[in-house]
Amino acid sequence: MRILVIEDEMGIANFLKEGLEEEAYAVDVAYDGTTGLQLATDNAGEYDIMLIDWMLPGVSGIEICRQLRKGGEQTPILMLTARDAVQDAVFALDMGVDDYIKKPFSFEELLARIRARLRNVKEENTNLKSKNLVMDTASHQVFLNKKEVSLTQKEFALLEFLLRNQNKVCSRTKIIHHVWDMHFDYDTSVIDVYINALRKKIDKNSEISFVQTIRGVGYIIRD
Amino acid sequence: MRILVIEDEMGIANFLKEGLEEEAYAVDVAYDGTTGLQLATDNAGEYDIMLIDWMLPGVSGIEICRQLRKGGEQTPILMLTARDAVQDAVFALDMGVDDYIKKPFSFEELLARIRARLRNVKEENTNLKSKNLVMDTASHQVFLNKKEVSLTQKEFALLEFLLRNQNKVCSRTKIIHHVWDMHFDYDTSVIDVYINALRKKIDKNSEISFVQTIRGVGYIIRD
DNA sequence: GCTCAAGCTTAAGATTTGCTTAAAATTCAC
DNA sequence: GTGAATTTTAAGCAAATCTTAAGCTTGAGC
Repeated sequence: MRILVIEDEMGIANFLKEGLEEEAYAVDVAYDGTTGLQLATDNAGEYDIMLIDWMLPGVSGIEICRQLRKGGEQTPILMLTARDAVQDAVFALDMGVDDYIKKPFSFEELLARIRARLRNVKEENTNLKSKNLVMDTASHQVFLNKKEVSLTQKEFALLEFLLRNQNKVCSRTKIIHHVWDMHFDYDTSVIDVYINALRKKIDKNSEISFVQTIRGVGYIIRD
Repeated sequence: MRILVIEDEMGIANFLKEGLEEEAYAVDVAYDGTTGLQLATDNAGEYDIMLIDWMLPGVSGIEICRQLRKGGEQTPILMLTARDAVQDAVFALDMGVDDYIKKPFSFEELLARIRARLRNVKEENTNLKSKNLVMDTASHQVFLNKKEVSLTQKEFALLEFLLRNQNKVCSRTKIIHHVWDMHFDYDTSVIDVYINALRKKIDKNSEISFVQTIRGVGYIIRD
């Protein structure tokens, strides 16, 4: 996950860089608008999110945003604004800013917002593992004991979701939200059917099921 | 964590209620502005966050917000707005809205925003401990002397509630309220039955019961 | 020690939940 | 367009879980 930070105040810029790197993000910093815009266009599509200060020497943050969007850049942009710049919010959103955060902000909140934005981005981490099962999300393959298992799209998506949430219970609601993208009341037994299908394919020889049921709560893959 | 939802569209309201409850929030819903404002003022300071729809029959969301703020209410307010109501954002922020989210929104993003707001309020913990017992709410597991104990949903919920209120007496009313979500007079002995079931599972070797009875008052877990 | 309410225990009946299967609907490849 | 693969719906079944209710035990107050 690569992040571009464009911020002229050294203190804040370094604080962000260090903090974010501690969270395992790869961080590039530009200390003025011109350099920032340059970096962003040179590495078009390379960043997963950009944090841009509104007030910048050279090219303003909002202008950077406008230009990037004009050039077809789709990376989420999170704008850092001064406390009382509420009026600007409307303008910012119109200019293609995805979210903004008022200074001074808590680092935790910033992280939360970054995560929220990144959630929509496909993870680059292409290998998911658990026990004797490996999933390669890039090539869309699943291996059980190093032998390939063929899964349908939905089976794959379901397994991927469960693997990404290893050791966390996945409620039916969450599963239907993420895997089926149904965001309203649902009344269906697709999940049961697919859990069943999955198990038939990946539980072949094992005693206990790979995907465990927690009655009344959901499903989970545990180490 | 208590959340007040004021939303007139039944579908969305119920979807929110169910989804949020699955995330272990206690959710109250009002389907119109008047009731919503009433609830909010009656339970002033009781909610940890409020989700309010902009467009409401009776009193509008923004008016609710204005009135609450005027009355000194400090609870974070998250406004749900129609897609193209960007212009209104300024106005909303001026009226004391803390954050807003455009419809249609992804449930995950909503959760992220709620969490971001609540982070300042209280830290959400996935691990609860007391003596030789550990509960992991994420994986829905309970360990007694590092050995897993299997609990049913209700047993788990009850134990979780008691653990979250360690060293505080939990009255039967509170328990029935939080764990069974019954908000009326009740006449049942479910609690007895479940306390009994719990004890059978987690008191195995110990002399004194893990969950202690305080006659006429309720139950308590002490360090 | 007696009484009575509160709490405990047990077991049966009701309900919910998840599993399985098969058939209908949809999508996809040719 | 046709047939195969995939996805969704539906229904019956089994089992786990939840609730109720009745009898039993305990402890506080007299």
